[in-house]
Amino acid sequence: MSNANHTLKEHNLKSTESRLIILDIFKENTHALSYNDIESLLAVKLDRVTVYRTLKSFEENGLIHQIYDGSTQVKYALCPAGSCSSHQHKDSHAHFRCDNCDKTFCLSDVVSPITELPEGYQSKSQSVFIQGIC
Amino acid sequence: MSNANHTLKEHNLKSTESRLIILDIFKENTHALSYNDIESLLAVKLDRVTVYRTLKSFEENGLIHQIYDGSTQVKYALCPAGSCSSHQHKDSHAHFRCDNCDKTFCLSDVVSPITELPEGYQSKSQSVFIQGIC
DNA sequence: AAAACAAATGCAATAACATTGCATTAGGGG
DNA sequence: CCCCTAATGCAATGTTATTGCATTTGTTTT
Repeated sequence: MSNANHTLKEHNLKSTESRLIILDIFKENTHALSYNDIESLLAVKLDRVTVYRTLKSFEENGLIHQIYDGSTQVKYALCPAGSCSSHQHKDSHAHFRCDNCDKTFCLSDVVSPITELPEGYQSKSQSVFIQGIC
Repeated sequence: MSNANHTLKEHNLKSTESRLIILDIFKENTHALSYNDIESLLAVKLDRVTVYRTLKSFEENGLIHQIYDGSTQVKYALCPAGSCSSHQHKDSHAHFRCDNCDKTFCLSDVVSPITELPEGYQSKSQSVFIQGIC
């Protein structure tokens, strides 16, 4: 069984052609991808709906997470291995957007260190977004 | 000259009825507002295009800044007084989204404390997004 | 105070991004 | 290999945002 195949199974996802194709794209592109990015990386045309639904199922099953980097489109990137599941997303690492190469990606080792919030506030998750040059 | 009028002038914005109305809405609502939020807070109907263009001009002139809080719509909030200008936005404070009241707002006093980036990375701006209960 | 100019507005059209319903197809357990 | 369920593709539609252009309004100049 292929690696990608195994990854899907691990996340309780039926292994289908579309999913293998899209997962492959994520594995070959470490930066965050929008729907449009994915579409233009597809060798074979997949229906728009399939792509959107694949992204949704990947996200729900902890394979990818959403990233908001200031563009109007939602972007996705692979979750760090073993960090997320269907039940919980732990994408609290930092995200970095480079002004030069115009790509956004995860800095898995950089986490938000904020502990002091105003009186009465409770934090459930935190994420840092950094803009600069890579 | 009214306060709002003065604020517009300070930011090199012609003082018009629409702008006064929208600025007023921002001053009365401290949380971040999307286009739809604003529309439903309008006592008088303004054209959609006018609202969008007003938001754009406010942003370009340092009066408001965009906030991405995971909803699909872009939201805006007033910039902390005196912090931004036409030339530069300094909205590097934290933003907080409450799971209960479903509102997003600025925590002007909470700033991102990350100093250690991977070798070769330069940070130009940082922002923290926190989700929880307020 | 009026004329003149540039910027802002409103309308109609359209673009860009995303989702839903439903009939058909394909994975994979038995 | 059959059967059932989940995934897919198509068509339609929803939502958010932008553009072009004619008209109006605010401000500067005379």
